[in-house]
Amino acid sequence: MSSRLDTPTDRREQILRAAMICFARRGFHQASMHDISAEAGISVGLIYRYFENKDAVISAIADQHKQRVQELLERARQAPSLLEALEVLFTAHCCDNTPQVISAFVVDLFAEAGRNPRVADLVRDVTTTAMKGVTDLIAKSPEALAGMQNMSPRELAELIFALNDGMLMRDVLAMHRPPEQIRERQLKVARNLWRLLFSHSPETAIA
Amino acid sequence: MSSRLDTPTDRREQILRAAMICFARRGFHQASMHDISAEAGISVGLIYRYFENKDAVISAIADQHKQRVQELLERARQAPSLLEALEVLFTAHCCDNTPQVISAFVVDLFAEAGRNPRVADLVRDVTTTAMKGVTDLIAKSPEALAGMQNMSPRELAELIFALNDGMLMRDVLAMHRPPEQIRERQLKVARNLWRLLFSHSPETAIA
DNA sequence: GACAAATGAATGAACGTTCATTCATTACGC
DNA sequence: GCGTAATGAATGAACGTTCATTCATTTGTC
Repeated sequence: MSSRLDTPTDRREQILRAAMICFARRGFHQASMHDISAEAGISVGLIYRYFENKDAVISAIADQHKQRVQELLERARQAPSLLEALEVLFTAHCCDNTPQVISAFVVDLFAEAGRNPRVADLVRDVTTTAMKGVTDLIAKSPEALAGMQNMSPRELAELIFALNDGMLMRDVLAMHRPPEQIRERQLKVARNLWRLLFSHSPETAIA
Repeated sequence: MSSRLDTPTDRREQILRAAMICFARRGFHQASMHDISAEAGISVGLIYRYFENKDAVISAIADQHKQRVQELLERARQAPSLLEALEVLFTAHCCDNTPQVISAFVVDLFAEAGRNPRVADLVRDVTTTAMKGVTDLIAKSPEALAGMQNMSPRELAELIFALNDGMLMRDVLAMHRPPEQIRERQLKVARNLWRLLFSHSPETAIA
């Protein structure tokens, strides 16, 4: 019985995928190693062959999140317009392959960052990297240069990120609703922000 | 030796104050009843004279938070201008009598809401009430009526709330920094939002 | 049969919760 | 006022449970 789950790397990812589901469902500290092993369909002990302990699993999950954010940023960078880039950023966490699971996880990640310095460092790292990326995105965008009021790209990026995180937090309260609905609301906010940013110079207004 | 900690009400509040500190420090589920009793300077068993169980303590803390938000809304309502009302809302959680403790707690509260339906209901309740309040605040404000682009008070309130929650999430990453610094950054964002909202109609621009 | 992969019962620490017990305070009979 | 009985706030050791972690054992591969 030699499926594609045989290499150590695949096993690690299988465990991380299960851990992600459990963490999103019950939180970092309420999800037990048994929960994770059951979700992955393996034994408890096997997890300890691939991870030193529970904290290592949490760290690996956080690293995975960092990678995901960087990929997202890359996708946004390749969008044809700033508006579309913003839409990519705002809807990422409600239409990814793993739907609204992500919001719950990210909020939990921030909560954990509030008390676990190692997690805090990683989240800070992700945040500042992403912020720099979006700042560049704005600085290089012709729309922004044309329409923006006396506000630096940096300040605008801060605004966008705060808004995005805030929406994400709100998503947690609506986890029972269908993902498309959440995505729709998310898009509406992104477009409102857009309107706010550029509607005063009618030539650049789009929607 | 009859201090002011003698009445049952005071005891309850003493326990809740300690619980709040422990929850902010370690999170709802990592903070133990022993932690709380030690922080309050009483025995474990005594907590169970005033609260049925740990969940009841969490619920009471959540209720307390609801009250705090309502008081904050009242204070915002009495501000002389919409800008000042916004500033009250945006800086509340970093300059209250209990400083940045609150951000960590609120983020944790949302995280808990993601998996505990009872907490979710309460947080939703607080959120919608506060949102209605701010929507009214905007609808009745002369500045808003004058300057706002084609955006309803409701949509604007949503934007403000998302922004506020997002900033709060970011605060968790800066818990080591002095509160005034956090407050300053918070104010800057509020003023930027303000600028965004109204600077295109120069007569209403203030800052 | 040798080696690594995988198991899951066993371990002990930590947790929420209970409850028999203590003891300062109050109420009462005289 | 004084001695005694009753009270209930407060204690913290003890209980049952859950958890992360370990490791002797089994399974599978070559």
